[in-house]
Amino acid sequence: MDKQFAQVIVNNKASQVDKPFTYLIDGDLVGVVKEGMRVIVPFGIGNKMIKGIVIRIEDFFKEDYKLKRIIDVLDDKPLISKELIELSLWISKNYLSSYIDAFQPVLPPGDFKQVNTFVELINNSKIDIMKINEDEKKLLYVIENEKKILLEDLKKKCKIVNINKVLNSLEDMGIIETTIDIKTTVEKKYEKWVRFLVKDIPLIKVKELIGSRSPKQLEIGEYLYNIKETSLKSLIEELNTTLATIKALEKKGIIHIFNKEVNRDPIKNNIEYYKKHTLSNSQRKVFQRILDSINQNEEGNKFLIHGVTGSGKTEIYLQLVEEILKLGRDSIILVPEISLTPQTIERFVGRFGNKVAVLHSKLSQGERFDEWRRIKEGKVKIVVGARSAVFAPFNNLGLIIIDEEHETTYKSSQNPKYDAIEVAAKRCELEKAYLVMGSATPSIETYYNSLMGDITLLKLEERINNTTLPQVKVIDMRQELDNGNKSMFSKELYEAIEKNLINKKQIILFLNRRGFSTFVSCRKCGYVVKCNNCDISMTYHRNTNKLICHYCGVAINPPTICPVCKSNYIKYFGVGTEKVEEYARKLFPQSRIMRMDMDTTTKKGSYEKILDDMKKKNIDILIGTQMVSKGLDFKDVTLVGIIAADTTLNLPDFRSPERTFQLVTQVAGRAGRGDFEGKVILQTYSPEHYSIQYAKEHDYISYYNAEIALRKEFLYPPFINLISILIYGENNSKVASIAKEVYNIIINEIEGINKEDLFKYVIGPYPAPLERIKNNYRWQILIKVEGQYINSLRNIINRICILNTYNLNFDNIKFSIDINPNSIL
DNA sequence: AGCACGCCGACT
DNA sequence: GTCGGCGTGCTC
Repeated sequence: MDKQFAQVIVNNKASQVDKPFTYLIDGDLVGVVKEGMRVIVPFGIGNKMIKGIVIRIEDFFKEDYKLKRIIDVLDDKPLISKELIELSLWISKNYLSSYIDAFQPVLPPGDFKQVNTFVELINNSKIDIMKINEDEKKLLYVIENEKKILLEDLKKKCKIVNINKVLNSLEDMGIIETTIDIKTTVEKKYEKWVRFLVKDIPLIKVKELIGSRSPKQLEIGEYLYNIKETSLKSLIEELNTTLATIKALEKKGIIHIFNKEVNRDPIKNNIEYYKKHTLSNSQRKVFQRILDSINQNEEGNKFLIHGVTGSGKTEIYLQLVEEILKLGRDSIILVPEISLTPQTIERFVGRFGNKVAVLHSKLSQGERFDEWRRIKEGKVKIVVGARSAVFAPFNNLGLIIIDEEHETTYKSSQNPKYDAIEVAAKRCELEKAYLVMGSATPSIETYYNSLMGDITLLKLEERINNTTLPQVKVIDMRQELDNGNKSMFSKELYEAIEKNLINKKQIILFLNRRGFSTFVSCRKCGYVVKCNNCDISMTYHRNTNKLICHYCGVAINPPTICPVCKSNYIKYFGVGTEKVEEYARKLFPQSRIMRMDMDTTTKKGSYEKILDDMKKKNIDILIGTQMVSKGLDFKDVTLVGIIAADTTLNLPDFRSPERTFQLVTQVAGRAGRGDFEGKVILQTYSPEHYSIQYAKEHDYISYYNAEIALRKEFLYPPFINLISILIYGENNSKVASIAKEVYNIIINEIEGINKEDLFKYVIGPYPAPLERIKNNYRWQILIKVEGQYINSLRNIINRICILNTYNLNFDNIKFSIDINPNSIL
């Protein structure tokens, strides 16, 4: 073959050029350019040289326009695998995102244009003069002087026509190695290590060499004799010795101190081994069922483990990962960011050590890239991480685990607006891997799919150690008010806290709202302080004495006189975690109280510190938002107080009962995990609501049945797909008129639906529930579409809103299109 | 997004 | 005449 055709995604944010461009591969580049490699191509009228990524290579090309040639290839190995290219293309199609957005999650973190290839000489003893050709000799000559060199520099220095072929052949021989980095210079971190020098002699001989007059040296000698090498720092720490002693030993020629290259490793290396637990009978059954499927090569099988809180799902995950590891395949474990706590990390790292990479939002760019590279180069076999870890660049993926499957954080709210669960399922299908999901409160969609047979449902009905689920007591706050109690703690909750404090047990108080007061208002004229940029009332934060907008983050000083009627009757309403904290401190001055929410955990390590204090029982009462509801496992928590279950319940969103049920069940599950029985006190103004009633009984199935009936009746997922089109911009009337135009075109384009029914299926356009955010007015169109029509609707929306085939005036108008959004707010 | 082309008004 | 204002349309 003398020529091929490459489809290239050029790196350009503009939507008009967001499509694959075809380029000609000819000459020496045939067979060298591969899918997933970056190339340099001439682009535009000025033939500006830009970088792009090859997503497909074809042998034939139909169209008759003139093609330009690929100028050069930047990589010697594909930066992304075929499967991940496939996955990205699926994402762009499925979630209507641009190509460049869809490829972002699979590309190396940071700017992919800045990735550089380095070539390194790793083993010159393998050079066989007879077997290498002239070009290879030329390259080796350059590299021998440099040891490690930037590929670009190497190209300039040895001027070999087809350098990639030479590199590949030398790499195959094991003489050189190529690695990638985001830096252009070799900048490695070194650490001093100590190695035992003398080989193959008995320990007794070593002791003789050191001499009995140096007991400390003997100790070090014996220690190193066994483990061969260790870092200087850990040796000094471990044996409580000094550098002088070690240096003395080096003088005797027993050991050698050297510089060892270290990876920037964000995982703390002092994590203890997390020992393997024997599975209980019910755990074993679940584990065995999945293992059987793996052993019988039922590739692409999906499982849902529905296990009550505290039923030991993590140990099943760990043992599954171990089995996959035995098969030489890789595993991805997805956890919600919020539960990416030291506890989860400790378990995986504690069990599998340096085979694990952890990806979370607090990593720096450099750390993120290092982890990505370690995965890509096969140095780790397991990844634990939040949503985006589903794209970990493994080459032999065997298993994806999604813990707390129901969590909303698995749906991305930024482009591409993908659902990590759907992406995981797709990736498992592409790579013939297994998908295991787990939750105590599965999402309605996933549970429905498991009942329909798409997913194998496995149940864990009892907690390990036979602890019982905590008793939930529902308190009607209306009645409390009637009884003359105006405080935020009911009599029952107050007494329970008191009793637990006396018994030296720990307490968790949960309120899903941060800040002190949720809104500030003038009692005379009713004015409510709202954010200038958003249509949102501002929350008062006492610790900073500021009013903060929780949507755009703007902070202002609280007014002392009403800006409308000039009265000074400014009052603070609504309860947030700060106020709960203050009130609890007043009521229980002797107790140690800690608050955990976004405001107290911004500093690196602050989250870990609170959890550590909790573990060490330095905290009596932990007050927090959602953060306290997930994954925390403290044996001495016997009381959980839910201050107001209504905060999520009353949102005008079809998922709010589901959220409430999940949140209540999850937070209740924090109680009574140890040897002592747990109790939950749930305060609410709607005690009769089904999601609260079933949560009280820990009855998921009845809850599911009630919810699914409503979803069916009112036409919501899983019976229908929702597509939300949000149209926004600074000019309200322009936004509104575009929204109406778009709506009309959609109505006209949809065929086959009865005209009267259209209002049931295409809703809007209406001003979004949050009418203005960050100075943008927002209008919304909501479309309900059945599974078999979703693709044609995707095409319609793509044509109207993205390709703009109707030539509407979209100046200063932006679109946010979300397929099956988390909420319709 | 860039970049070039093009059509029109203001200037040495 | 011709310089440059920005509106329009294309990029394999």
